[in-house]
Amino acid sequence: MLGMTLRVFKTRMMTECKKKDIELSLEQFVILNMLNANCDLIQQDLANHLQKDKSIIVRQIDGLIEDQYVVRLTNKEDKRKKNLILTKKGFERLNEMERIASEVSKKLLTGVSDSELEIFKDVLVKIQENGELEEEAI
Amino acid sequence: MLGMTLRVFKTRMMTECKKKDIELSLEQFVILNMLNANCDLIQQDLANHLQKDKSIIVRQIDGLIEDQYVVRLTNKEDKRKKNLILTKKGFERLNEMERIASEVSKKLLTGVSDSELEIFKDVLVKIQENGELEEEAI
DNA sequence: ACATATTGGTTGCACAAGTCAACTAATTCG
DNA sequence: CGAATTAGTTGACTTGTGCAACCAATATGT
Repeated sequence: MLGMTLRVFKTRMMTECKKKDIELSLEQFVILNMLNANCDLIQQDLANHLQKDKSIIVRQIDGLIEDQYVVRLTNKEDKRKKNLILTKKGFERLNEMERIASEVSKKLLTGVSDSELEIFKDVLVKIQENGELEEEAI
Repeated sequence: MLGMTLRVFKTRMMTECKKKDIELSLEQFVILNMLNANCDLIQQDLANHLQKDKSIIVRQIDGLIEDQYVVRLTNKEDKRKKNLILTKKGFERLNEMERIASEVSKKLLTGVSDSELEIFKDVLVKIQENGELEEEAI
């Protein structure tokens, strides 16, 4: 059920994006969101938060840089780290995507009350937390 | 959030399956489930229900046949259609997977009450229904 | 302080999943 | 009958992902 629901949201989002000639993937949208919320994030942080291999992050960021949504700069204090900074273009694209995302969400959540939505989100968070606890146990 | 939660469930499931040398993908598990619930399903039905291209279904079924979990038979009334029948081996594997899935679900849902889980499932269903309604409108 | 371990990033390889288009065979419909 | 539709199959291609090897920079232990 989770998979089908995610697919519904994903395809609806992507068709809306194609209409407006936006070529970003959902994952890249998520990354832009995180970079906007916290500009100190490095690639390893993104990999940890998104629970993906760091190589995937590298390539998705490569794509974002190619489209000039993001700049990659070596951290001055620790030259291993790379800081990721949203460009103006990236910020505008993010706002566009957020508008589309909230429209799509509103449509897909018709008939769902605020309290139900809150519980829904709580359960999603709890599942993720339980998953992380399990990981540590291993 | 949906994506991250699905990933948590998927990876947890797959690591549990690897422990027991089960090589089935989650999608193949879902297909086995559907075939078990309704033995009249043809490949096109699976594609419609899972909202995937029929070519994906063909290949996933090919894999299931290779592992002797399923048999593909031409329908006698309509020779275009192929009936998909679970073998004994497939049925046993399905039961194994279901046991693993319910264990993983139980662990990931600790701290979630029955009523919260009900609402959670309701919202997932509603999102899917809203998605289908939108599609028809197009 | 120096050797070793760890961390962050990058690249190559491999594989599964998904999309798209073309094609065959069987059936339906005008 | 002939055209359109349906079910299935195949091939080429893209994307997402995971794994392993590797380099450079930093941290750690004795």
